[in-house]
Amino acid sequence: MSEKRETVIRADANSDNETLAPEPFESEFLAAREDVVKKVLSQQPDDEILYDLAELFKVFGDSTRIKILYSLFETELCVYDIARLLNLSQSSVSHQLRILKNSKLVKFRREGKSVFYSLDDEHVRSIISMGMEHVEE
Amino acid sequence: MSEKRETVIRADANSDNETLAPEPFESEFLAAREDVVKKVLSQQPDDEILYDLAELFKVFGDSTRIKILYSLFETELCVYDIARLLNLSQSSVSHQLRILKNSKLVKFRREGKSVFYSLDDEHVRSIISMGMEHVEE
DNA sequence: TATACATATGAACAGATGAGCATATGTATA
DNA sequence: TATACATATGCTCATCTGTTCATATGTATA
Repeated sequence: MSEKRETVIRADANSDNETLAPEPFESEFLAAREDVVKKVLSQQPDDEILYDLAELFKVFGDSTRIKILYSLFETELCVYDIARLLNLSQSSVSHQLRILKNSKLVKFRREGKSVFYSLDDEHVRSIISMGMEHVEE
Repeated sequence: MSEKRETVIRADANSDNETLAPEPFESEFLAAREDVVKKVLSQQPDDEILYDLAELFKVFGDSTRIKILYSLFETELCVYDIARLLNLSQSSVSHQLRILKNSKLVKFRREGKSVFYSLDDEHVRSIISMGMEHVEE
């Protein structure tokens, strides 16, 4: 249990009258640490945004989806071709495209019986490129 | 079933003598699509790299880890302070820091009983910033 | 070296996730 | 409108993941 630490500190709470811990400070050093902790907290974005951010990266965090996104770097592709290209089932690709669509990472257009998907956002390229730089080190 | 689509296309296969589908082309249009698919495949990075890339984004894909990383944007922090700051258990923070450490996203130094963690890579900031741009739209 | 503090880690459990199957929906054409 | 093709989706299952608890390891100090 963490009942002792139940004093929750929130970025949106007014912090002037709040102590971060129930114990009195024992030294200047501890007091300085308190200030750092408070400062970090005040600079932290809202929980909701950080949650959304994690959700976004979660979408990139699957090799099937990464492969699909990479396939769309140069050109739009229909579902069947993506499946063929990556040796995946049509169902799997369709499920993943839905996730990518919901995250606004891909868009689509219908052409006859086929649906062509393409990247919806230049951020996709930037994010993947940044990740690639880290991976390739 | 997708038995008809069993003809697997691989990036590492030599592609000159391979047909992408068992059926003969029915039109120029289909032939052009074949070329596109082949081209996309040849430009796709190795599976291993794409897998590593997905693994990296998976690390960013958890709000606890995102919060920890964000906390380290400005300053190094010890485990206990991170836990206090984010209202998490010491154990949980320690487990997550290990994952971040293994991905080379954070580094640490020991100072007495405490261990101070900090960002290990400027890419962390870039990647998170890129994600933030997308989320904040 | 005994004790307290700070962190790390193994095990277990609940919840999330991705793939495949079966089938529904949408579209073109005979 | 019946049929075939292309895609989407509900369901299920095996696997993965994050948290907690209990405890081990590491460090400073009385």
